[in-house]
Amino acid sequence: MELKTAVAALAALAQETRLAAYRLLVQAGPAGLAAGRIAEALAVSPATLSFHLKEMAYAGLIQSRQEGRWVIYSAHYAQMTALLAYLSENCCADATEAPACCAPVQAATEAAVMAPPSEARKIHPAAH
Amino acid sequence: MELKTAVAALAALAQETRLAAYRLLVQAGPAGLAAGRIAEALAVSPATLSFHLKEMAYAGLIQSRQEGRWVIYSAHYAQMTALLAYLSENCCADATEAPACCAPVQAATEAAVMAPPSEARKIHPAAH
DNA sequence: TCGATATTTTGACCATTATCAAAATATGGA
DNA sequence: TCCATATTTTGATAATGGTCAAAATATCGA
Repeated sequence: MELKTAVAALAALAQETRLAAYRLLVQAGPAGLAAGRIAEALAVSPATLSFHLKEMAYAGLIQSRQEGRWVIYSAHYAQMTALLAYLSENCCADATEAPACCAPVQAATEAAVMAPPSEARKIHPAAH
Repeated sequence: MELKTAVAALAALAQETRLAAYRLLVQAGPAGLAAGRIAEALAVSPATLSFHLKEMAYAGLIQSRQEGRWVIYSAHYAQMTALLAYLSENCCADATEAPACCAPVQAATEAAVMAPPSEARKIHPAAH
């Protein structure tokens, strides 16, 4: 993952409504949730939520599919695991003593990179 | 971790200079780096970097200590592991079928929460 | 104490972001 | 086709964020 990609993903999560929506989707699993149900659960206007969902989709954290007259959003787990790996990359590489400083972070990273490769994402190809 | 705390931590990382500085500190380990060395490595003005370091310290992601005439910054790993755990909390709780959808995220979380408890942080108690 | 180095703070400026109201688009059913 | 429901887009506005120059603070060594 590149610096700018990681910044985009972090920025997409760094807002209360968006983080709450993302967590809702993480908990909902692959089945996902319709946009309207998320707006309802979070008590935000559909227009505002749509703005936020678009932002997260653009950052690759969630994806959408049309299902009848609903648009279903779901978490894109691979992007999150890639972000986790990036955040702890080369942890303590420059430490003089061999430290246990970030053992948990390392363990998390190793678990994350075991994730099976995901199919190519083609979400919101339009420019921001 | 609470929603607002997580948003603050994510926002603290959602900026190119800050994320680059944070990664530098993660790689430097507990020994840390002087503010000036970070500014030098990233080619940003000391004043601007100071602004960014303060932001990350306030979010609990890094800590500082005075050492002679230098201020040494280092990563606060516990905050990051707490953030990782929060982001994958209750993953797929609502999925109808038992899915392997976020197994890697779950593994990462479990590794993260094994982190030893850190001493109480008292960084930059002043208001933002 | 004085000067040099290291870092932080302040104030100003410009760019980006979040929200809302209203209009536009898309889908399904009568 | 027409209407009702679901979602997105647009345009405006207020708030927040990032950078810079200059001044302020802190520490060390002479």
